[in-house]
Amino acid sequence: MYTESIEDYLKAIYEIQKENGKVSTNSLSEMLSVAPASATGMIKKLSEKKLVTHKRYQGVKLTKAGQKISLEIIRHHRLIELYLAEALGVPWDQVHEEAEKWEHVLSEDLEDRMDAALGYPTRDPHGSPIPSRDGTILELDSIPLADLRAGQSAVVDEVSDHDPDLLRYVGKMGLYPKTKFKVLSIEPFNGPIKIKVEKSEHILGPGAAQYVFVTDIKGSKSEASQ
Amino acid sequence: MYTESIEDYLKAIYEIQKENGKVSTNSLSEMLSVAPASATGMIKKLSEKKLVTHKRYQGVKLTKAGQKISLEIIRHHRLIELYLAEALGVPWDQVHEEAEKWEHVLSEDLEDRMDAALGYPTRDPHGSPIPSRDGTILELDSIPLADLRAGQSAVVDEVSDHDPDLLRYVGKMGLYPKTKFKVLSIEPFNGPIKIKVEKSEHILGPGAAQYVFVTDIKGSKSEASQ
DNA sequence: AATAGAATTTAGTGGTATCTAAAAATAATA
DNA sequence: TATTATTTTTAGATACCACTAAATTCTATT
Ligand SMILES: [Mn+2]
Ligand SMILES: [Mn+2]
Ligand SMILES: [Mn+2]
Ligand SMILES: [Mn+2]
Repeated sequence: MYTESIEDYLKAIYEIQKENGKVSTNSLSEMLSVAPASATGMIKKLSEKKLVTHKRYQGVKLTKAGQKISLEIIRHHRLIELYLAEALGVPWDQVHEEAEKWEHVLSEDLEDRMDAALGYPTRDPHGSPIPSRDGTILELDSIPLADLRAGQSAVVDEVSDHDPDLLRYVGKMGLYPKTKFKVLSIEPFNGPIKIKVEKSEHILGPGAAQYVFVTDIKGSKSEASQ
Repeated sequence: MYTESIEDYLKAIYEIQKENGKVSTNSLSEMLSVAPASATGMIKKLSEKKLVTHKRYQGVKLTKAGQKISLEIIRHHRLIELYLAEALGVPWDQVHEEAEKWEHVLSEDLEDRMDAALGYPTRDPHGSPIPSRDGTILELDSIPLADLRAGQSAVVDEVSDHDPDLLRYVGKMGLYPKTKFKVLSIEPFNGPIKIKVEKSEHILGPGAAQYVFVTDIKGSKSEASQ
């Protein structure tokens, strides 16, 4: 249908749009590791195909059609990630790379079969919601672990999946989605965070704590929850 | 490593080489549904990369390096076909198309995991041998069902997997690999063939019988076996 | 308001892979 | 052998997607 490049751009636009609101040429070129001029060229093409709207020098926004395709590819991606983890035991830091390629050549029939084999799941191995076939997606309201305060406990909701090193680091202390933990202490000025998972204690760097999103916060009020 | 196009050409060259011996520009262009000029262009590129040897107007032949890659992709293809059939219940007439795309983006790690999950299989759903990781492959000596004579019984060894219609047709009468059957009658001049599979009788057209390969022939001597 | 810096776009190029049309080489036939 | 037919190659064009270098536009600062 569409080229792999087009699909990757649409996916990137969706993700930047959700994270930053505005989608600039530079942010796209950075996320996809291409030169800014390449992003401009593709933006022009996407715009002609009515997949995005674009005002010169003003960034880009997905149209309904563009978002539909974007969510379709994200669905592929996340179903694949979960399938690889569940059915073939691929570790959670490796599923992303594999899915990044496979997502573009997955048939609708196989998509459905994997969906059924997994019992119609709603989350991928990193906790990210899996879009439905008709293009709707759950919006998460979880907050970075880094914004918690000492004494609070919470449940891991989602972990950013773009850096395998982060996933291995976070996985070593058992911080998988749905895992409950407690913040024992948190040093000011973005200091290290001491947490307790199950029976064991871990120290978590602030750089990592920014990419672990949590929900179900219990205990004293968090400053970031408002 | 190599482009999808290069991999598809190498795979096609391997298959034509096995079937016809000589690999002409036209046979390649036909198998890959491209113009003869396109095949000539790719042959030039493959030749420069030392993946094939080529004498102008004389056809093409895989080098050791070319065959290695070719068998690597065929291994991907057949492992994928079997995995889809076994693990996800994809019917045998659909696995080929899915594998045709996926084979190019399968990682070595996932290849190994699928291999292990399947118990290190040696045949794909159509009976074709799966090349080993180091690039060796079993040579089959089965003959077309069409060459059998009345009264003989045999076992299906391999069915050509390029035409989904043929696979559905053949599948309807249960002629899957390893299935034993008996030839009840065979009309001369490429006439229809009456066979018995399990307890039921079927009529098989000669066009199809040419693409079903059999082994383990019992009964009166077949004219094609010498 | 003028200027400096950053972001974005334009212009021109290269690699890959395809195509059509025409030329060249080989093979088949009269 | 000469002619015709088939096969293969060459020539030239298009589409896609990336790049660098330079020009343009926007933004922030003085
Ligand atoms: Mn991708
Ligand atoms: Mn993920
Ligand atoms: Mn292929
Ligand atoms: Mn097969």
